[in-house]
Amino acid sequence: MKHITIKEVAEALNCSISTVSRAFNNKSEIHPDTRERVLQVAAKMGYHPNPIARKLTQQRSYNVGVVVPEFLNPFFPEVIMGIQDVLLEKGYQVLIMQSNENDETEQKNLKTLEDNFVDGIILSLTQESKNINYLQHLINKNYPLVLFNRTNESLTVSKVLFDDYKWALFATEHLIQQGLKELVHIAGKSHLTLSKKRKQGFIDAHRKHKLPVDSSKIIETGFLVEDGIRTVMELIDNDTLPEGFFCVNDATAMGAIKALKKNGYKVPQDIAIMGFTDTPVSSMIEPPLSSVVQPSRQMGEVAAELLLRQIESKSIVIPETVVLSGSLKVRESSVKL
Amino acid sequence: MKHITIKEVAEALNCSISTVSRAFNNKSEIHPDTRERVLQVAAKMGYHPNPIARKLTQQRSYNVGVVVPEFLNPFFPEVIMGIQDVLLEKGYQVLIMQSNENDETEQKNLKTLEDNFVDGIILSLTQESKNINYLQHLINKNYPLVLFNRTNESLTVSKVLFDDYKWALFATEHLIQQGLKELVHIAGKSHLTLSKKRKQGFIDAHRKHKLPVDSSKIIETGFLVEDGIRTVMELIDNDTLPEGFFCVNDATAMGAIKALKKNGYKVPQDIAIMGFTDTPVSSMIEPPLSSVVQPSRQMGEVAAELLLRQIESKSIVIPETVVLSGSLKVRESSVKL
DNA sequence: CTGTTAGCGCCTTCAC
DNA sequence: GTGAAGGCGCTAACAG
Repeated sequence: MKHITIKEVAEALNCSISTVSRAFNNKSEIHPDTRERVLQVAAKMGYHPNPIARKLTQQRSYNVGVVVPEFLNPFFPEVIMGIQDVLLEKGYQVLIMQSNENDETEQKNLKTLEDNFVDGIILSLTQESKNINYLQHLINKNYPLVLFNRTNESLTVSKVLFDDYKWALFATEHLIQQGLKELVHIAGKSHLTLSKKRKQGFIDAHRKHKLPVDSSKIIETGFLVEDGIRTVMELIDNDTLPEGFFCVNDATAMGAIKALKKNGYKVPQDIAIMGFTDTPVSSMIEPPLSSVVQPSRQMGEVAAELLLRQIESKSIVIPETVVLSGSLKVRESSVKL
Repeated sequence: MKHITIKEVAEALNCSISTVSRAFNNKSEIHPDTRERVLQVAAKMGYHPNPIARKLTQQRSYNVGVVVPEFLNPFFPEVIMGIQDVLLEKGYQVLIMQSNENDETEQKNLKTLEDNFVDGIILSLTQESKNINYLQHLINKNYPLVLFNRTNESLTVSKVLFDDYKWALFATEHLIQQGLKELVHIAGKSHLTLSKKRKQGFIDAHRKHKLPVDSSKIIETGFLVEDGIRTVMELIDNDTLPEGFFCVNDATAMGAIKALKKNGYKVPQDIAIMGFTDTPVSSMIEPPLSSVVQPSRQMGEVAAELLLRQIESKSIVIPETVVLSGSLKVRESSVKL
């Protein structure tokens, strides 16, 4: 596992290492012929500039950190694919870390990345998101940072968001248009902007259609299948099931469906369900789940581009928020016949 | 974004940089008191050893590459979580790359990792897996390498496998025990050892129960939902549907169910289905999918440990194959009432 | 136990 | 257009 160094190449060519270096860095101060010759010999010897040494001199790691709350839900892997598409292309490496919806792990991940001198970080908050202060400290240091999807409004950084409010409103309206009046929103933790927006969309759809709505119709829970199950179970126990659910994501929606079916309720005949994010399995479950389609991959691409802009700019970059739009995918779970 | 260096800490302490270095490297040749003092001042100054410089001197990157064919299917993310558990603990960083089931991308990924001097690579092959020669070249160079799940028998390297043969046999037997005689195996690409083993398990279960079996009962396809759909559609078109399917993984099983239901067949009443891997959604679909439970996370942990052994050993490590076992999770899709 | 010195592999002035 | 030399931040002998 010995690696060839610039020195060996220089010796083989009987020239100085600077010449070899110049050839590899596309510098103008080198004769095209020698450049050619160097590259040829180097290739034959199997030489690559050692990226670590390069990073040392350039004081740049060419590494970018990505921190997501989890990646069992396919949403995050898809975003990461978008991020990689852009960053690998530009010669960056992507270090992926997952926080397991845990604040401590999140902070440890961020610290690890910082310690490793990553050139920037792309982050989606855990649902607890108690690390606002730590993030503020990164921002104050002018550390390149982009948040996506799960953010917090108190932070002034570049963000890539989905138009949660609008599509939550549309999704709720869709349920209302099915003739349903008694709806419940299975909501996410309210520290997250995303949860607030989706909740507000749910409320405003009611207002728009002159339907009553109050906090009893909004149940805050987590993002997992189990959270959906638990929420519905409690409603069943209290005998307070609504006519339809608008769920903060597909996982809770799937949990809701599972709990309802288990207790003999029919979806959508008895109770209609609307999810959010449209993960690939949405179409596989029974009944196929209606959901809001989110452009996951694009979200990653945009986040990567915003980060690159910060990394590669000499001056301070003004934070920018990009809001992406989606569409409604109506399948069976929300359609009253 | 300026970083504090060892020199500055040394100056602040009015000592030499070696002393600071020693304090941070837990060397014995340092007075406990000075060690303490150094660490304290360093912490106050916010100093961390620059990992890049450290890597340069140690001629080690402390980076490990993980290459998977895809990570939309939750199996791979789970394995990666296991890998990270072990490696992050040991101070390694994990670079994750995905090949999108594409050989060219796979080779590019491997090259990128090699160029970046990762200390070792953990890999699961794409289904085409035409990069055997390239891998052999890595092995010849004695590059630390571990294959998991999707391997190829011609390579002599450390591997972490699942006992595919045994569990395929058990899974098939389970179907046979439901009174089914006409079974079809939706198989994976046969370059992969995994595909061959599962296929052989399917065949031998027939032999064991004195049931006829021939190649017409084995249909080679991919690993995706679409592959399952396509396969079943063709059987429907040819009017050659069996009584049950044993599928190479959950995705194809889900595809099969989808296609069957769409065409008015009832699962398991008309046709029983058995999957493989037991992804979290298996229990969510209708009917809940019977599957073979694979210890995904553990697979990652073991792979990481095998790799560490290679990386941290001075001498050549004899390749080792670890075979993990699983269990059968019988849900509704395979049970004849 | 501590300080000095020589690299690790590369890039980048600065002479020539 | 090319070579020599210094330095990036750190570790690892080698002295003392």
